[in-house]
Amino acid sequence: MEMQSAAKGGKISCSNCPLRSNSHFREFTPEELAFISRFKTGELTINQGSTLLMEGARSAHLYTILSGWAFRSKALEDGRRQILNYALPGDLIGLQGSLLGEMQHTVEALTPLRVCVFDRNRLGEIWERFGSLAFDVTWMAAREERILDEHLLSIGRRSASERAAYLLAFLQQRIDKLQNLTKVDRVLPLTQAHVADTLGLSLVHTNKTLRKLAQGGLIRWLGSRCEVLDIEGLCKVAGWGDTTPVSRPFL
Amino acid sequence: MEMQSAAKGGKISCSNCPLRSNSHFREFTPEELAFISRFKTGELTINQGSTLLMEGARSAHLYTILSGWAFRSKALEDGRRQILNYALPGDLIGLQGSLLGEMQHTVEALTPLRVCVFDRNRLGEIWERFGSLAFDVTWMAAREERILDEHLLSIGRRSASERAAYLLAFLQQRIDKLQNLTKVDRVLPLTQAHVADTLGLSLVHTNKTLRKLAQGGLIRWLGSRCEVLDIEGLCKVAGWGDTTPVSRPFL
DNA sequence: CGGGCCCTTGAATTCTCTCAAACAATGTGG
DNA sequence: CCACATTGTTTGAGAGAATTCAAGGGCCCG
Repeated sequence: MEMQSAAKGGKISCSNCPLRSNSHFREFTPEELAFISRFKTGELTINQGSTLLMEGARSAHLYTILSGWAFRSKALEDGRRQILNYALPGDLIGLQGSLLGEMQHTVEALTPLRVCVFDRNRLGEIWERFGSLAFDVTWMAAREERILDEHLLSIGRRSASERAAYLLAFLQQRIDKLQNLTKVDRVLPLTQAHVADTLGLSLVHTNKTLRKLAQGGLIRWLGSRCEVLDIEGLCKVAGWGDTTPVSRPFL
Repeated sequence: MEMQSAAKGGKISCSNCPLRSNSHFREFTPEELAFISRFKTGELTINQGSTLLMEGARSAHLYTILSGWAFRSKALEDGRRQILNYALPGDLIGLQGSLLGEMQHTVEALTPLRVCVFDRNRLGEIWERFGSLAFDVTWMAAREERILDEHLLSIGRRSASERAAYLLAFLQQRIDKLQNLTKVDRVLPLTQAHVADTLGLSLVHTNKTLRKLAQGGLIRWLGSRCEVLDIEGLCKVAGWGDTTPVSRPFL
């Protein structure tokens, strides 16, 4: 567990939020933007590998990712770990803990991370005073649920190769939707250990599986990063097609 | 796919809702009850084995379970099926489809089912006009997400015996919380095929795994139903402890 | 140069799956 | 009432998948 580097930046108005330039995020009214701006308490930069939220803790904050990748995970007592999902720019982090009490998963920075900070205590104001944004929060929770449904199907019923292909296609497709944002690298910032913990496979077997995908010309492994060469090929191997809606909200 | 038996019952006021007698559900104000009552369009009885909502469909309704069990599942094209979660009295069904568009999972009645029907078109009124209930909906989505997190950890990282023990303990604990409701049987209405599709295991191996749990005196298998004899023993095998909040909302 | 992190590989073991068969309980039509 | 089909459970055996153990290589950084 490393320390959180707390380089607090200036409080930029949400109307200038860099995420708004991406076509996959929905448009907001001036009133909505004003409300979110008041709700925002600051920004934060987190080191790669740092833990943003910890299993068992009660955080006073929740976050929206401005740039970088994070992941959510849970662990058993003996150390076995499962990565549940990844969080990319525009994703809300810590909602579950804010609503239900204590965090039951850990959130860690996969790359250097820039996040927007919100105050947990004031979260309720959204439902009291701004229905359209409260709807967005519910929408995002439902979206996460849908993603988890897909992961569950994948881990429960797909073979190792299918699982790996699904995961990489899924992540690549998420990147692609953020393409016109600055500083979004078209490469997946993963180690094979991350892939293994996401797929529910051992590191050794994950390595052999990824190797096969690489030999098939579908991906290229670059050491702590993965380049997807043929996302359609991956989808075909996995038997998966993307169904994500085009327009989405964020906070 | 059987036909839905559509025995429509009278529109009972929510203030008399049988679920309210259970201590694990939160109290509602008269205003909240009045609002939900207007939102409710009727009740429905569904046969065991019938499909309530289908993958790929756009349903005009969503439901709250009044009595009985259902389950959510997804399938691959070749028929491999994964059960994602179970729905018990008080659980909201079809929210994901209502918010995100088309259903991406199937909901099937595991027992004869009695549900309360809501209209998808009017769902938005909750966020526009009744913040406290909108919060409840978000809360329920977050709860489902948390449950899926746990299942994902289980399928990804637990052994067959641990997985089975976790599942049965999890379901038993959910029943236990509904105990003072009428007509809630203290037995899990599952076939071994359901267990297999939930755990991501084959039927044969599931059978052998359950057999071991039965030999250990933890459960008794009764044919399409399972009696949990020692829930604490199951938790111990699974390395799991229940952490669900005491008070919860519903619609 | 040493240490740490990440990837790779082979071999033996363990787990899980598929195939095949059979039994019990239930319900149905003749 | 019996013959028959269906569903759910059980068991054994062989094949296949994934794990663990063990070891080595490449690379970067202090």
